[in-house]
Amino acid sequence: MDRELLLLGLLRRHQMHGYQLMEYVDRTLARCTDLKRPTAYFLLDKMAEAGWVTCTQSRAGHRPVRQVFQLTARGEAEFQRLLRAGLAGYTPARFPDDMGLAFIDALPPAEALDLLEQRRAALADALAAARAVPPHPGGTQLIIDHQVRHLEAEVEWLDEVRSRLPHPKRNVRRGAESPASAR
Amino acid sequence: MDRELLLLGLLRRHQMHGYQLMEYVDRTLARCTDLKRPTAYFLLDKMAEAGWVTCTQSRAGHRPVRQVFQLTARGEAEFQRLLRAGLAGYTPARFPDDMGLAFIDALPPAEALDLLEQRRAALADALAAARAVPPHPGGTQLIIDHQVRHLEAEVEWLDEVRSRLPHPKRNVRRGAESPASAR
DNA sequence: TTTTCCATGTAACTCGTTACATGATTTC
DNA sequence: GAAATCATGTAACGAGTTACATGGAAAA
Repeated sequence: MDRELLLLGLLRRHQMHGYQLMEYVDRTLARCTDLKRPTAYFLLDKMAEAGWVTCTQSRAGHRPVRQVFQLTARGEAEFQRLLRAGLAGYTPARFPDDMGLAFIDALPPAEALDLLEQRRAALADALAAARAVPPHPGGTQLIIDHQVRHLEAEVEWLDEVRSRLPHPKRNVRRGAESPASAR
Repeated sequence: MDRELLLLGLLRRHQMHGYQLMEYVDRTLARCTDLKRPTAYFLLDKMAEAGWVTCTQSRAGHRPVRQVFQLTARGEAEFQRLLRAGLAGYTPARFPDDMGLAFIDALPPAEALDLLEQRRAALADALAAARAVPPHPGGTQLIIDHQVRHLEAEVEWLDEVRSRLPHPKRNVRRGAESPASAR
């Protein structure tokens, strides 16, 4: 649904051929979507069949023939419909990586902390990358900002999780066989 | 991957048959996963083939025959592997509903605000529901808490988005034909 | 006696991905 | 002459969902 919206939204600005669309997406929207090339071609065909776009061949110079897609009136209507539905709706987010948390007590606390530290590092990298993204035009910036906000919240939360976990004894030497502890 | 981890983790506690597993998941883990029944049966078969669990038939009273699954040593090893990978890793989250934001300027500001208000309401409902969940045992509570945290961040962010949007003129009467405005 | 619960499965389908295939044309 | 770019497609697969099918037993 969001992929259709994306394609319709781009075609609304100007007509484009598939390759051109994907180039734009890969260049400037990589952080906003993960649309792949074959998926785009497939969706464009589907949308053409549905009458949301028209497809005309064109050849510029001696380059390969291009399938140029142009929005139709029905496509514009569909765009409006999808846009409204997308803005008003809310699809609950799932975090598959969280499943491990349900069983975290199966690990010794020291190791659990270590693993979460690794996750935190990956998260921090992603956050730094998101913050470093150059400014985007129009509403696209909102998506980037959302990601930054989300990642900030994730880091905060992870830190809380780690602080909530049982503390391993400070004098346990990790990685070496430790002598029998008090417990 | 997270579904396998879930099933292995549950079977690690005690052996169970499929129906029993799904009942438990539906009853007490509905907010932590969206595992469906046919998926569970499929995965259990796959895991049995892979040697992670053994499957034995059993009949209690005159009830239908049950396929009881029990964790093997290899299953335990796989559980450990998945658990570590799940805890250390981080899979970037996507928010498909955000696509609409990229094209929000295609709508009159008043309507955009209205749609986001609807989204906010849905979000607030989800947050209230997540907060009302009764306490869960062990690590499962972490997943619930994560959801609460996430939803709180979402609400905050949505409020910021709305405040950033261009303000519609206050004296525009929405829904009625308005007389020519200053612009 | 009709409905609900127990307990399993399967078939068809959707969505998306990976990987493969083609062929001309600039650029190095 | 080799490599990258332009531009399209298709085949095979994987994960997951929906919907359908079965059939006995307990509860209403």
